[in-house]
Amino acid sequence: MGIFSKTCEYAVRAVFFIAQRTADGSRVGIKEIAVNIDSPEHFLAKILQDLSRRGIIQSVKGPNGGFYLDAQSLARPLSDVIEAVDGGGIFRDCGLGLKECSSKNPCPLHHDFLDVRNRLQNMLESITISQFNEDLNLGIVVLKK
Amino acid sequence: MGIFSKTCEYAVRAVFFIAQRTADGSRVGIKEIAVNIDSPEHFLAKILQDLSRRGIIQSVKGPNGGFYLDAQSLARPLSDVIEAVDGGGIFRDCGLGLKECSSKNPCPLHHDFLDVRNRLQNMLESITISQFNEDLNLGIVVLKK
DNA sequence: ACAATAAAAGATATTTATATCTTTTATTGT
DNA sequence: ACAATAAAAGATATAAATATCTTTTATTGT
Ligand code: FES
Ligand code: FES
Repeated sequence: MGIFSKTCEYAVRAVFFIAQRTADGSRVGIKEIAVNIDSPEHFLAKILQDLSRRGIIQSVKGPNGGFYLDAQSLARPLSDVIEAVDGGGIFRDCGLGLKECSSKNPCPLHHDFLDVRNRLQNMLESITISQFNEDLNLGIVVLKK
Repeated sequence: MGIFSKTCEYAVRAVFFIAQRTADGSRVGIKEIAVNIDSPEHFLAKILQDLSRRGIIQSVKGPNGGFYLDAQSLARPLSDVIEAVDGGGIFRDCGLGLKECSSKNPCPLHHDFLDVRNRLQNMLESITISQFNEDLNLGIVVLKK
């Protein structure tokens, strides 16, 4: 596992893809998403169902249905996706696994970890779901391979 | 899971504890380590066996035996423990799970991730296993609860 | 040599994360 | 109403991480 769970990696890649693909108001199906972000289709379906229930993404069933993002969702910080999938532990938990992280009774790495964690959090809170749409269109950044 | 695997968290806490407890040349047994870092004894035993095989820590069997750290081990950077247990993926892998991380074909988060990752790596490479011995003695930092 | 000690190694169990397949429900166009 | 579509939900399956228990091996002091 990397810094995020595999589930969360798929979620973020999918959300970026949906943002790019539906900026024009259309919808995109699970199959197409899975192919384009290189994820197992049925597993991704579960993940997106969950994100949909939580209101992080939108979906409609039936013909011409699929997943999309409304204006509010497009503007969300990426940290909302991370929190929804992995929980906020990555922003709050002790890096050495102590039951609680605090400056009273800190672990040896507390000070340094706090810095790294805060940087990560600031980064993910300042990135929006839609901000890479153009770079994705231009192929400057990619979501697979 | 946090930024490291549970296995790795136990490993780091154990290594810090062994460093502090054996700075005087003595050894410390698995039971005592497990109690003091609040980890499952037998599981930790496996982890330390592995670290011992890899030369990250030292051990002797029999009466008055136990785990300890030689001068070389005491001076190791903490990153060596992380690499031994979790592999170096945390320092190298794409944050979004792409098969390879590179500035050719970067994922959307590549630039920002690189920064966070490098900070983490620099931090772990500049911390030595023994550098918290005194703070641990003084109770300024802790390895459990 | 012997008994005691403590880690190493082996075998197995449990839990969690990841993945797949099937059935159901909502929506759309005819 | 009906047929087609696509997500939602449910039921399993597989793999990996975490955990426990038992047996073996090396070392020490007597
Ligand atoms: S106590 Fe460990 S990171 Fe804060
Ligand atoms: S390609 Fe994703 S972090 Fe480098």
